Amino acid sequence: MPTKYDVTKYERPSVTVDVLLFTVEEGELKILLVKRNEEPFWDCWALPGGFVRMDESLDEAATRELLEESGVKDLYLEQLYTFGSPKRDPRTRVITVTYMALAAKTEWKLKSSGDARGAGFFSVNKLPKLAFDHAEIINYGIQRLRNKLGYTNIVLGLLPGSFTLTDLQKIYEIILKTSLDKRNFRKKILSTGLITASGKMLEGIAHRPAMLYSFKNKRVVVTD
Amino acid sequence: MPTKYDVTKYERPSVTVDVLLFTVEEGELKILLVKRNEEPFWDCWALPGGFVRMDESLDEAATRELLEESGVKDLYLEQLYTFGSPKRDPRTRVITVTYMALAAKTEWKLKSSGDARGAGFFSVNKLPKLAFDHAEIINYGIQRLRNKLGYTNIVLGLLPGSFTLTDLQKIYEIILKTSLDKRNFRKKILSTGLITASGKMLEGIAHRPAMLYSFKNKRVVVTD
DNA sequence: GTGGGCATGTGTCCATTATACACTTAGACG
DNA sequence: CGTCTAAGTGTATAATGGACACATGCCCAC
Repeated sequence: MPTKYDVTKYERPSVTVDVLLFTVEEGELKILLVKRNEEPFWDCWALPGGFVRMDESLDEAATRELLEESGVKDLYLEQLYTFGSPKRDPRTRVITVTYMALAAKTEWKLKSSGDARGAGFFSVNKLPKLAFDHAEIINYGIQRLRNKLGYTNIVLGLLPGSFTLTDLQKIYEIILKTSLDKRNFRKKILSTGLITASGKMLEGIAHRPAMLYSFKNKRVVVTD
Repeated sequence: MPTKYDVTKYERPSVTVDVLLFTVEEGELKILLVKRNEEPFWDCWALPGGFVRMDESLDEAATRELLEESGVKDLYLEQLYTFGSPKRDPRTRVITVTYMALAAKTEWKLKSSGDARGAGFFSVNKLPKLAFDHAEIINYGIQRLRNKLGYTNIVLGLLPGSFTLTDLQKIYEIILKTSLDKRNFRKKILSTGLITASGKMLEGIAHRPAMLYSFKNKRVVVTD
């Protein structure tokens, strides 16, 4: 950046991070929202997020906000996009760096601490009225998630340590909104070599038990 | 974002945009750099960029900076990533939103106006010492460009209005650092239906003249 | 203890796509 | 008119993707 001017001379915008925490539950893709208790958009639902502090990186800010508002950590987290149109916040100029996080449905227990009055997971198909441009941001995140399902193993962020191939397939079907052929799906997943059969079986169900699988490692990688 | 605090209360970071303007010339992928005439990194080369103004969007800021420092407009432009580690600028906290722009090699005529003492295109294979984290940013941009060549027609940003299939293939080969089979390349490109033969031929060369093609429209689309 | 309910788990054929590979053609120039 | 140079073109093979149906194992009710 050019520096023929004093850095401190310009008026500076506020910078926030907003986090899209996705999970799959009850056959739906859900996202964590918090209820605002301030104007503007008082009583609207919004993405969890907050101001970036001067001594933390953007990733750290996202991690911190996620922990504060959902109580979970060590989730998959990736930066999505930065939204900065001048009028997106009616009070003042706010630029927001958005992140996507993924959690297995068993992993989260919402703390009611944090900045917000309330928090909950909402199906992305039935979202309430949202603050700011958060609806647009969520659409962007869903698109990114759909695309990445196709060429990475990002789905591991949505699954517990062990899972059946049917669990895995259902997540794909829910997010992609398509139905997939069981045999072809299994062939393709197993051909990547990224998951491994644990040898253990799912127990206590009234039908043939399924093999439990797990990811060989928890790193997200590109698969093709 | 939560607003239980006054928005104006927090100390705010500076926000800049930095632009990676790529072009292909003389068999190399090149990028526009400008010479800094201020500390820190005085006399180092750096990405063109500057502060985001309070009344312009991020896209507008990137477009403006590009025009100011290279004199070109109406280029393909996409947001890349936002870099914001606290120590990336030694003076103060600066968060930078990076953009990638593409130009055909004939399109640019550098103005020596703008913030910088000098400007020039450098091969990405022979970059000078760069200011800040700009080397890292450039690597990120090259990766994005390589990936997008594979599943979009983004290459149109690097080509003039009409071009031969050999021109097109060379750009792929230079950016991907591979050699491609001529027949297979043509089959694949033509099967997308995105380019069309103009009927005109390249003239004035000492060998068989090549057909000139052009993109049916200038929008970047996903091709598969 | 046996039969019904239910989700698991498995293979083949066909269509499409990707890859390897070499010679003829058209114009410029001497 | 012969030579130089890049343009332009087709086929055979391999790999991948997609459609498709039935037997298996466990629980549970009777």
